[in-house]
Amino acid sequence: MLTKFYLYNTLSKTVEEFIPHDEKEVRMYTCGPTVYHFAHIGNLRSYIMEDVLEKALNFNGYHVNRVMNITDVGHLSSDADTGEDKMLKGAKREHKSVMEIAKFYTHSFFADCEKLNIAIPKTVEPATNCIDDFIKVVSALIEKGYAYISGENVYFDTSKVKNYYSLTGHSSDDLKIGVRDDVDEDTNKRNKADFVLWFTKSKFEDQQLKWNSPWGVGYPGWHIECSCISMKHLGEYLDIHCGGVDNIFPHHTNEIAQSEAYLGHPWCRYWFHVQHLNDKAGKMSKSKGDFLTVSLLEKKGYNPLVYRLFCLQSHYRKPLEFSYDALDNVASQYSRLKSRISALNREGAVDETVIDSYRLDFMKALADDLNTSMAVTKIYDVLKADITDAEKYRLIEEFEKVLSLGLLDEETSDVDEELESYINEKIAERLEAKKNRDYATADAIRNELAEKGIILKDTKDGTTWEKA
RNA sequence: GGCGCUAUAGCCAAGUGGUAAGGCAGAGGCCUGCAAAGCCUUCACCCCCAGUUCAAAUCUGGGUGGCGCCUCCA
Repeated sequence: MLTKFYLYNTLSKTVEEFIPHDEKEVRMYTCGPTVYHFAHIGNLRSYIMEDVLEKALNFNGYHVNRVMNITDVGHLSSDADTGEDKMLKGAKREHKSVMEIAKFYTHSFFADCEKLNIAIPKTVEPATNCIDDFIKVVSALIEKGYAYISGENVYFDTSKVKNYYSLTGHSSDDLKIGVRDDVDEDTNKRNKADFVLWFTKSKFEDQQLKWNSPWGVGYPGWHIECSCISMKHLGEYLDIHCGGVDNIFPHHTNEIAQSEAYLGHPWCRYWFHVQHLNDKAGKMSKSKGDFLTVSLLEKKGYNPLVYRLFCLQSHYRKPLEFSYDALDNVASQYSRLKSRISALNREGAVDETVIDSYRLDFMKALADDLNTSMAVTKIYDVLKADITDAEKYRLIEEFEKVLSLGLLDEETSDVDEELESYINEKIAERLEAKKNRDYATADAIRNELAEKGIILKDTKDGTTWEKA
């Protein structure tokens, strides 16, 4: 390991030294998307920060084994018996089948990840692949007395577990029923916090996905899928479980309850939660306000990686307010940073001790509860440092393993050869005009090219150009 | 009402006891025929009130504001 790694743990509400269950391997689970609609950039903030966490752990010398689920069934808009299945809702909206919807939006989610340089975990498991696993765990929970059947559904009995509220700091008395107007109480429950493990009661005549189970034909509840998929691939001891803060209650709280009831011992040691992206009105969500997607940003002319930089310059535990003004700031920063880096001379001597020292410095920023803003600043420290260009370039290559900002990518020019030779011709013409002090002609040429989207830059070494 | 996060320049933001990183924007300068780009310089009484301390943005107590969760959400 390069250095000790510190992370805030929602379970203890403090920053702790991170020590995985097995020395070298880190088992990490991420709550994946419910694929009923496009991901908005607020959703993607979490995945960006989780991506950085995974890469930072790798950079520090761990081997990270990471698993993500895809929720393609069972995520109701409420746990009460009145909630609507999100997937079904999406299917109705678009007059498609649930499986078509799932396929389409899973695909679109991965496409967004690719644009944002978010590495997709090696194991990605759709919930509908694991029905047998869910049934196995639910059966065991009934046998052990942690679950009961009521109104033809299977419920988890939260009164049977100690410290049900350990993740939230709530007490049972705090929990209000019906704080939200649109939620009705489910009268089948023994305790107000109980939740459904398996539905059989047909809530919707047209529910498309159903499976046989010991309790009748039905489908799984939302919370059980993450526990089962995690245990299936990562075993009985999980190191880090990630997600957005809104998952702390009830989703992650319920995962802890059912997993530990099933396993009979503590399950996940560290809980990593990313704060929300807000706009002026508050939390960004699919049900209110602007629905900002990666493709919308692209349409407006932003490189998606500018949004990644925007996220990295903040801290994952701070609410981040989105505005186009703020994004514009970062866009200028991004292009200046890239041009400074592309100007570096990559050939030359590299002193490995210099590399090691800056690498460690960079890693320490990340190991300090993922201080990504500081990690970005390390790029500037390197650029200003009294070291060779080749060393600077090497270091930025290293930093990019974690930051993944595309800082080393060459601009792919979509200018064809014909236009290129035309531009070079015009530049030569303009140079000639300048020599003759015919500035009217020189400026006319510059303006003509500008109209074509070609910006000329006069430098000491001559005139260069780039696409606007 | 309960629980959690948070409050630093025009904007984003780092900083957990020793006198305020970095970025964007702005201002001045260099360069330029002029621009643009680039380079250099410059830019903060750290939400309020008490307290602890030789010393507080940083610790303690009390306020105030913003955001979130409390069975849709990442």
